Amino acid sequence: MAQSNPPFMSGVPELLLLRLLNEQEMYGYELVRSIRKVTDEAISLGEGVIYPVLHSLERNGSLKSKRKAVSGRTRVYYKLTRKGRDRLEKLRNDWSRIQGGVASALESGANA
Amino acid sequence: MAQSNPPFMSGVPELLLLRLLNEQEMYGYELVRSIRKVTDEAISLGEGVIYPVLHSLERNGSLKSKRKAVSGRTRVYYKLTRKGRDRLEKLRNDWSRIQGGVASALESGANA
DNA sequence: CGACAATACCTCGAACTAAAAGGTATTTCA
DNA sequence: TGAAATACCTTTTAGTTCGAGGTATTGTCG
Repeated sequence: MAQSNPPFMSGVPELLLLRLLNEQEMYGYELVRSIRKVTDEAISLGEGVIYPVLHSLERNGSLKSKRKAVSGRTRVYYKLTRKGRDRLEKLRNDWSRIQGGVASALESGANA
Repeated sequence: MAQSNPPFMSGVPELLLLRLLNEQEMYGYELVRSIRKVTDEAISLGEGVIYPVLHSLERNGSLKSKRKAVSGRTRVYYKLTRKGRDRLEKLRNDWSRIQGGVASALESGANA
């Protein structure tokens, strides 16, 4: 019945989002620019990635949102829930694990 | 016309394979176990991942294969071509870039 | 004032990866 | 003899991410 686990490398956008929102509440458009900035331009996620992840995170209870009107424009601010903090912790560990695995694979042996 | 770049986090299986085959030629079944080992069990890729990647790598000229019969069983040994070494270098850089980006995102700010 | 860039939200479709499960055949070993 | 290990492979499914588009408002510059 071929039920698949999520690809082992995935969840980095989610991790970054949660990481930033754990520090302070932000809105989608802001997060797009923020991610580029805090990753030193190494990672650039478009709105087509950010918004869907934000919505799915809210649906599963990791985020709570609050609309705010700022000078005519509507912003949707997100903040972490308890569940979101747990999720962040889990993703952080997953990442550190695979990061370590790759590092160890790349370092081992003689690097000619 | 929505032509997508590969997902920015992908290519790790490929990276690991190339890394190992750069050190010495190996066959598919061997690589499955080897990856588990050199990543300290952090990453475990099944045959359903390994073989297709191997084939696609060979198709695009990054690998060359050679069948060898060992005590009745047929093994297909792979080794890197010049193009494969270039590809390895590229993937290594990509990885280091995004790895650094994530690290910098996770470290920044006050970790309460 | 008129136009264009920037802000801010959103969704849909395509592309791609990787996962799992299954399939074949041989050999080793209890 | 019969199960487990070796060794190859493919197909189906699931999941993520990507790009491109679409709406509406505000700010800016000529």
